[in-house]
Amino acid sequence: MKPTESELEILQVLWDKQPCTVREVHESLKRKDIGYTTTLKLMQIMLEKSMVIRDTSSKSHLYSTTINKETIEQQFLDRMIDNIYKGNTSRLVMQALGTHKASKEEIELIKEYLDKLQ
Amino acid sequence: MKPTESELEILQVLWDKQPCTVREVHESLKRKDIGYTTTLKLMQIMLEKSMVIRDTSSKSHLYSTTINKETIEQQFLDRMIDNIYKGNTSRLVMQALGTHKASKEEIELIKEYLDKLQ
DNA sequence: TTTGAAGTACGAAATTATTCGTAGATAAGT
DNA sequence: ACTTATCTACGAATAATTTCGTACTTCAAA
Repeated sequence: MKPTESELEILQVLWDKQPCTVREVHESLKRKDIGYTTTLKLMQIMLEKSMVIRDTSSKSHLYSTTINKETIEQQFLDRMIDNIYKGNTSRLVMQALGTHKASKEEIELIKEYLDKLQ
Repeated sequence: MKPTESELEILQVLWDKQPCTVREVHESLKRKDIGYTTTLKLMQIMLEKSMVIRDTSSKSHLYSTTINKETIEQQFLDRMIDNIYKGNTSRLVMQALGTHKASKEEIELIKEYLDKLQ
C-alpha cells in the first residue's frame, strides 16, 4: 500500500496533530493553492483505502491515521535503497551526511549507533 | 526535472549499460509485463524532454542519458529527507543502517567518513 | 525481388491521480 | 424560524502517466 504524494502530505499532518478535522489538515498543508473540497475528497478516498479512520459523532469529522509513520518511512527508504542505490546502503548514508551536514551531536549519536552494530 | 517512475527505471538501465538500443533497455527492465512499443514510446518521450539523446545512424537507435546519476540520486535523497524525515538526517541514517545491515567494512568506511566530517 | 523479422513513429485508449463544482445537511446566531 | 457559516457527499472535469495498436520503414536472407 503505497500512498500517493498528496496522500503522504496529508499523512504527515495527521502524524503530527491527529486527530484532525479536514479543515485543520487543509490549513496545515504546505501547498496553499488547492481548494478545501480537494483536501476533503482526498481524505475521503483515504478513508475508502483504510489509510485513515474517522469519528463522525460531531459535525466536523475527526480523522486519524491507521498507518504507522515508521512503517511508511521504512517502506520509502527500502524502495529508495533498492531502486536508486541498488542496495548500496553506505553510499546512501554518506551521500546523506555529505550535504545535509549533521551537528556534532548527531555525528556522535551515529557513531555510537555504529559501535553497537558491530 | 523529476523523472517519473517508469522513466527512472529506464534511466537505471542506461546508467548501467549505455549506449543501449530500445530492445536492450526493454529486456533489462524488471517489469516484464509490458509491450515493446511501450518502452519505445517512453524513450521517445524522454528524448523530447531531453533526458536522453540518441544516435540514429543505424537502424536501431542507440540511446544514452544526458542526466547524471549522482544528481538524480541527490535529488531524490533531498526530497526524501525533506518530505519524509523533515530534515532529520540522522534518523534516516540510522534507520537505513538498521535494516539493511552493512558489512564490517562498510561500517568502518562510514566511521572514517564521519571522522573526516568532524 | 519478394518476404519477413525487427525497427521507428505516433495517435489514441486506458489508467491513475488530482481538482473542483454543486447539492444538500447541520448547527449556531440573530 | 430564518439566515448564514461550515460542513459532507460525490459525480465529473482535468491532468499526468502508462499502455498499446497500427502504419510505415529498413535490411537481410531466401
